[in-house]
Amino acid sequence: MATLPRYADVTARNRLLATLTVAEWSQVERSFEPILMMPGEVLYEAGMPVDHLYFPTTSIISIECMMADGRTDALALVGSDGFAGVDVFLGSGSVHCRAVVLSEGWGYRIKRALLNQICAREGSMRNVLLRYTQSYITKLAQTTVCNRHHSIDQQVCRWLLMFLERYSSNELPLTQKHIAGLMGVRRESVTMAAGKLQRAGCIRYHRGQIAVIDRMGLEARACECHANAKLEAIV
Amino acid sequence: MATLPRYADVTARNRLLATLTVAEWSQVERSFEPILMMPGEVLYEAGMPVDHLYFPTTSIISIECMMADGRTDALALVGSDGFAGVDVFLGSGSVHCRAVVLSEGWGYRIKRALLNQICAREGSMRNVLLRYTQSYITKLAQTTVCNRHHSIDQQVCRWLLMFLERYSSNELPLTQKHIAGLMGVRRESVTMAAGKLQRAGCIRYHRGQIAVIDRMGLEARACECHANAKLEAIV
DNA sequence: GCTCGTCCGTACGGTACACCACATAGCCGT
DNA sequence: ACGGCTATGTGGTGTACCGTACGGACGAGC
Repeated sequence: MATLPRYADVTARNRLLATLTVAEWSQVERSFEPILMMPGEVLYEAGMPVDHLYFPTTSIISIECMMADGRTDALALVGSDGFAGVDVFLGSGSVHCRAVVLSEGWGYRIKRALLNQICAREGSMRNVLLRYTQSYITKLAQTTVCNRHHSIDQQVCRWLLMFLERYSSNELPLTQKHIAGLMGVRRESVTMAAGKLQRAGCIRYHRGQIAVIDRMGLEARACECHANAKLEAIV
Repeated sequence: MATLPRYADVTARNRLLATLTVAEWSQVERSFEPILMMPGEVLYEAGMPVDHLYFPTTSIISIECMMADGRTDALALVGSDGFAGVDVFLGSGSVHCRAVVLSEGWGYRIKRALLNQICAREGSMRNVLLRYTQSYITKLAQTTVCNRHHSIDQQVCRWLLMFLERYSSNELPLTQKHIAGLMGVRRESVTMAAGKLQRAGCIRYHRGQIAVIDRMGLEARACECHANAKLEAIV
């Protein structure tokens, strides 16, 4: 059981907001409301109208696309490197995808209308959000080709690394079933991949805790998609 | 062999630009340069700096992601429903993906700097491009889950329909090898799928010409991804 | 006519992954 | 100590798709 984050964690910075100058941030700070997000919490449901945008600091959000049969498939992770609600920022009143809290932690949220006002005034805010939108598109593109061409073994490495980059520790609170759900594959396939990684000494796991021992080993086993998407990361 | 489009085709409208009022369009028209695009022409190369954005009227552009092994995989088609260069519009100096002319035809192009100026002045232009960006993201998301979960048979239907929506005739100038290249699969797999569709009476094909006979049949055989992405189409 | 290039059909073995079923093993509450 | 829940291991079977190879069929050009 993870201990509750200290309240101080809320002051950990979201990297997009951190690009603002002190003056800019002080102008908009009171529009941003610190909140604690709990795993499983659904921030957006596909097609539903949306009131807030979310800027994680220590939490991690997964963006998931639902199919006709009701199964979901994660498209991207959002941590302190980004924000959830790209669609709304682009002018839509609703989102095409679910957003679910994957890992407990803090973040800011802001009302849609307030953010629009701020973006209209502050070019720097609008620009950094646009740039993140572009990096989000690149992530999606990478996931698309990855899904078609790369093995589950490689993709498991990629997802572990993506989580790791957004998490504060090497002990990831993830079950294999969890990962399978994100990737949209069978749990057994993840078990196989995880077993190989453990035997290779890259990770050690036990009942929902995955300890990453050899991060470079993971990177070597992951497909190039991971490196490519990182290249595009802003900030 | 397709006949050359008449020059009059250039006046066919791009649906994004068509949302502008007459007054707005007359203000910006001289910044848009009509051009004829030929199949195979490479508009963008991944990672290269970009000067122009492209607004097809009768042409069709495919956005393709290249992998480490040099193979490419199409992510989306752009016709009169959109524009190529989303990344640049979002503030990047380069694009993450190739853009290749798939089908001969006319369109407009505009210098990046000019478009930025216009967007800064004209909220309506900026908004419609933002909205298309969102619809582009939705398309990508749909392609991502489609690649993982749906059969090649279904996906062939989807690509044919996507092309059909952006093309002026039921006779599509596409070889099976072409389609395979777009989808990132073997040509033989497409042959199998096309054979089934022909036997089912949905299409008829012969040496690089695919005639769509029963569009509803195609829609019935395609996965839900197609309908979903259409829902999100703007304008 | 002949040659050659492009387009399409077919076949074979291999592999990755899906679906299903079941076994084990640690944790938790009582 | 016991039962129940969750996380993980394993195995068997089916199939979709890949890599490769080859052959035929049509069209363009000579």
